[in-house]
Amino acid sequence: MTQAKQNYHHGGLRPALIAAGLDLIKNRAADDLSLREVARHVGVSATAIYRHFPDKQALLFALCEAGAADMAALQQAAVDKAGGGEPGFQAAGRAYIYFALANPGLYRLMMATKASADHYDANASAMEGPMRILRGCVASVLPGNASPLQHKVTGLHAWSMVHGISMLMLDGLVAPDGEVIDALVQMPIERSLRGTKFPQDEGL
Amino acid sequence: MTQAKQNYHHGGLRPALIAAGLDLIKNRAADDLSLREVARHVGVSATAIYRHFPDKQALLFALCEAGAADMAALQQAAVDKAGGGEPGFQAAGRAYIYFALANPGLYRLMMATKASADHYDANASAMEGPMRILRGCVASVLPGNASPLQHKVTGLHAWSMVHGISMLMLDGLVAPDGEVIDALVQMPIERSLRGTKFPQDEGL
DNA sequence: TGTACATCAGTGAACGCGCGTTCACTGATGTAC
DNA sequence: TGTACATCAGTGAACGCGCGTTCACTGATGTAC
Repeated sequence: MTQAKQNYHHGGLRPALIAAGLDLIKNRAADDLSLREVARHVGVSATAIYRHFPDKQALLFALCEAGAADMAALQQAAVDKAGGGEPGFQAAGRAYIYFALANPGLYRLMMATKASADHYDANASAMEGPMRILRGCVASVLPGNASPLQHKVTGLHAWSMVHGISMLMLDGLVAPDGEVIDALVQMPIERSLRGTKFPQDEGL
Repeated sequence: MTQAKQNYHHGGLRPALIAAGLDLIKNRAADDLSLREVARHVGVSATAIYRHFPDKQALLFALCEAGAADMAALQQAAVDKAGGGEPGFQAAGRAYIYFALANPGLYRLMMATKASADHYDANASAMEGPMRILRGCVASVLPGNASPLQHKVTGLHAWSMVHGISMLMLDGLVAPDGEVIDALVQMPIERSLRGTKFPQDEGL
C-alpha cells in the first residue's frame, strides 16, 4: 500500500480551490477570506495555490465570476418562470435580493471587488451577466419609443434599489421582510408604466 | 526652556483622535483604519488611545457618530433651503448621495459598523439623525391618510435607492453623474404623488 | 506661596497573531525510445 | 514493456509586515494644607 506523500490533484486543484472559497465565504458576514484559509479547507499547503492563481486577487476574482454566474442563472430562471414582461422584471428583482440575502459574504465580495482589480480588463465586470438580464427586463417593460436616458434611469432605479435594500438588510439596518421586498421591486415598473418624461426632456 | 518629554494633551486628546480618524478615513476608498495609524497621525503612542476609548470599536463608533451628525446637518440645511415638501425631499436625497460620494471611507464605515458593535445598545444606531430627517420628508410628501405601510415603503424606497446608487458609484460600478442622481431622487416622490395603494392593500 | 502627594495621561517594549508571498526543494506524472 | 528523463504540482521553512492589546513604567497635573 503506497501512501502518497503529496496531495496530488491531477489538475483539479483549481476548481477545488474555487469550490472551497465559495464554501467559506458564502455565508460569512463579511467579505474577508484568506488564502491560507482556503488552502487549509482543501487540505493543501498555502503555497500550492500559486500554481493555479498568480495571486490572491485572482482567486477572489474567480469567486466573483462563479457567484455572478450563479446569480444570473437564478435570475434568468425567475424571469422565464414568470413569463417575462412586468412579472419577469419583478421576479428578477426578487431573485437578485434573495441571492444577496442568501450569500452575504459572496455578494459583498462581488460588489466590492472592483471589476478588474489590477489584473483584468476594467471593462469586463464579473457582474456582466446580471446586468445583461437587467437591461433585458427594462427593455421588455418600457415603451418602444423610450429614450436611452429612460432606459438608463429605469435600469439604475432598479439596480440601485435592489442593491441598496440588499445591503441595508445585510448590514442589519433594515429587517428582512418579504412584503417590503415585494413592494419595492415593483417601483421601477410602476414608474415606467406612467411613461412620464424626465425633467431634462421637458427642459426643467 | 523646558522640553516636555511627554505629549500632554490636557484632556483634549479624545477630540484630537476623532478629528484625526475622520481626517484619515474620509477620503479613503475603503473603511480600513488602524489604531496605530490614528495615533501616529496625532503624534502620540498607540497605547495612549486606551486612556480615551476602551477599544478600537469604540473609536470607530465615535467616528460614525461624528459622520452621521455631519450628514444630518447637511441634509437638514438642504431641506430648509429647499423649503421642505417635495423639493425638500429631493434635496435631502441629493445631500445624502453627495455626502457619501464626498466621504467614501467614512460613509462605508457608517454603514458597515453594525449600529452597536458589541458595546452599545443595539437600538441606538448612529444613523438615527439622517433617519429622522428621512421620516420627516416622507411625512411631508405623503397624504395625511397614508397608511403606516405606505410610510414605511416610501421611506425604504428612498433610503435603499440613495444608499444603493451611492455604493454603486463608490464601488466604481456606475459612473457618478448629476443628471442621473437628479432623476433618481425624485422617484419616491413621483410614486407618492400617485397615491396608489399597495398590492397588499388591494388584497393582491 | 511652597511643598507633599494622589491621580491622571502619557510612554516603549513586548506578546501573539495571521497574513501574502518567496524560495529551494521533492515527489509524482507522463512521454520518448 | 522498461527505462531515462523532462516537466509539473505539490511541500515546509522562512520573510517581513502591521495589527490590537497588555504591561509596568514615568512624567505631568492639580489639590490639600
